[in-house]
Amino acid sequence: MLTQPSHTIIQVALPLPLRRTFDYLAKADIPADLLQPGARVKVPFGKRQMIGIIHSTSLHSEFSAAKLKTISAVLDDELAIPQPLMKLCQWAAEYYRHGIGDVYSHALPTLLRNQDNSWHERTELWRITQKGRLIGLDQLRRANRQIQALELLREHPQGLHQPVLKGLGVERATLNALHKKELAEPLQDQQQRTPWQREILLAESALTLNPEQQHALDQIRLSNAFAPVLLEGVTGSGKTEVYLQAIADCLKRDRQALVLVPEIGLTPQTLHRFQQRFAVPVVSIHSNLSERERLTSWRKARFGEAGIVLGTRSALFAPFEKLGLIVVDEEHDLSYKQQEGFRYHARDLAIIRAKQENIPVILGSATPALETLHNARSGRYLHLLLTRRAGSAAAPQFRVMDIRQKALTHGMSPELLSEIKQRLKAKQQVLMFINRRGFAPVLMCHDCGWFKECPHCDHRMTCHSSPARLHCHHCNHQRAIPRLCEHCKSTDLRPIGMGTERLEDNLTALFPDTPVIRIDRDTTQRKHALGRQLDRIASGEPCILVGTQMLAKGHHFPKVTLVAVCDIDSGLFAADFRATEHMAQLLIQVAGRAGRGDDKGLVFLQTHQPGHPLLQTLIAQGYGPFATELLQERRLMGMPPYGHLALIRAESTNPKQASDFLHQVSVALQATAEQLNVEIWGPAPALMAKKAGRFRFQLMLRATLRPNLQNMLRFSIQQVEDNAGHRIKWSLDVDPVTLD
DNA sequence: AGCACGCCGACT
DNA sequence: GTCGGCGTGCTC
Repeated sequence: MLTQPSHTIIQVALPLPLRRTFDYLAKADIPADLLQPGARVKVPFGKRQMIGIIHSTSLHSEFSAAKLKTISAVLDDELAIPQPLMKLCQWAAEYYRHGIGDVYSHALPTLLRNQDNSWHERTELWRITQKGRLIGLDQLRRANRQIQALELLREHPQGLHQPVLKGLGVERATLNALHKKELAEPLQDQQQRTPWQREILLAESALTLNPEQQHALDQIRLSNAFAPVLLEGVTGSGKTEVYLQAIADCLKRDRQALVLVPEIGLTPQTLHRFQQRFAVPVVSIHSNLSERERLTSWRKARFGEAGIVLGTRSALFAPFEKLGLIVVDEEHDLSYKQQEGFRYHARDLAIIRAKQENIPVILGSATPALETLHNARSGRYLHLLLTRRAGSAAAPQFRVMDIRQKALTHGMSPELLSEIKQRLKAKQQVLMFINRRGFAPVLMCHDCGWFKECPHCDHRMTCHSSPARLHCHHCNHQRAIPRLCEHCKSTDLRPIGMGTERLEDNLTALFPDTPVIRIDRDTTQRKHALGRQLDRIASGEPCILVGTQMLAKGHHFPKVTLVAVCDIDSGLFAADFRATEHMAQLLIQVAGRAGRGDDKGLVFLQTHQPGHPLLQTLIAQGYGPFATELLQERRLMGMPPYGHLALIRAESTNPKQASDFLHQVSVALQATAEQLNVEIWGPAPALMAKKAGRFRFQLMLRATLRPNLQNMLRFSIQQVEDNAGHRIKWSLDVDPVTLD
């Protein structure tokens, strides 16, 4: 009884936050060829039934056969997660030290993850081939199911639809086996034929590329195999047109393309641009889809019906029939990193996926992440530059305004006000960038300096005016505006500082004849609200836009000729070592909104730090030289990309519990860390030490060599788990993008 | 993550 | 005397 199929052990991964799989026995009446890694199965688990994914099969188990339960059913006759995607999930689970079951569940729509819905409703017509008609059944030896199927198909030379065959007891796996031997073949319905095999790929013709774009495209075309490319192009230089033409090439080769965009960048306009250009089906995958829509998109990707999948972070785990290209737009964007649970980086995994599938990958940005820039400059990625703005648009000019000791009107210098007036007079639009929502960042007692702090977080409460309330921007706690100072009972409470609401009010008062359009999370919550506001801006009427970073990303405002950054200083001094990089990326992004039409743009920066060296470099020389300086700093500090980080975070309602736990962990890991040259820093309180009523601490691991850090985590996560009591909530973040 | 088991406070 | 709080432990 050594290798009886009935004793085969099936290792099943379940959608639980556990770093292990569970062993089951195969059921005797399930054909062994259905029990493949990637198949969806239903299993008894404790008192309930769960749906899991077959992770692997084995002849042995650490558990005695008596303890093992039997798989209840195999749910699909095709793999829910195709083999290449299984490989990607396994790589990611290893790298991020995350439970494999939870990783697999990212590759499945919820409707398939929690319920035994079926999804393969393809109705191909299966027909016997010439070879199948002629072959002697004895040549199939003992493949009884195949013989049975072949006999059926011989009786029906006009063909049988797959569901009919299934009803007659012929599994898809059997058909696939016959297909492999060229004895039978599936004919897809006309509707479901891969549509771009037709001659017309483009619905509208491609734009003419300038020489830089053409050179970039030529370089990208050199390889159909794994070849990572960084396309670094200033805002407005036409990166998207290069993507579009590279995608057209991919479609011509009868392959599908995956395009990742930041969360904020996937607007209906983006989708339309792709749909207008290509005559092939384009589907989108993002968090606002209903579960039903998500399943539909997933299936179209899986069956090769969609030529292009356009999506946010989670789309990286979409299945494809024949993936041929990955594009990651705005690759520096922080939304590519998942910030809870399975903390993967979609851009980094895109590189891995492209490598595993041996296809090209394009990372595009005007302001590449320092990690990416380092990879490109060191030759690991092909580095392509687009330095010229497309069309007639010229690069915007910067004007740094020293506002020290200057009389300001609502935070605006006379020079800025006069610029605004001029632009409005010339029927142009003005964009005021201020990265703070609400009315004022703090409501302070003028007599004693008291201000309200969030009772759950280590943070002051932000003052909002309509409706008038105090908000905590970290836990969303709200309360009424206090009428008295809680410390000295004074009634003189004043809003201090500037937020989008207040700036909107002030500008409305200063320019009563000009519409002021505010765009931030508060004004765009309702569905289609953002779209309506963008339409209004697109109409071209002179107006003033006030907004947070929502305004900075991706939009094309041809009539905006002045971009003002009211307060750049807060970005220059932050505790997070990546803050400067992010400030610069944001600044360049906002600046890119200026002068994208025919009129030259001006970027107006107000600062108390006109001499700040990094600001100087950024403005005088641009992002490249700025990044070079930052990279030198990073090298000195041994920080990414010259060192590699992992963060173990812990939080608890009792501060001592969390810090004690991390302390134990650091002691437990000390010896391994020394062996592997990994530094352990902390435990230290998080930048925001208290959030939503929980005290937060972190332990940082740093290694110069990535494999050392990886080995360290491989050996130590079990110890962390063992040290964690039930009351401690902890998490591991490999390659954190923020230290908060 | 669920779900049960288990041992201490206010209730029909 | 019980109902139920969530602390602890297990799921192949």
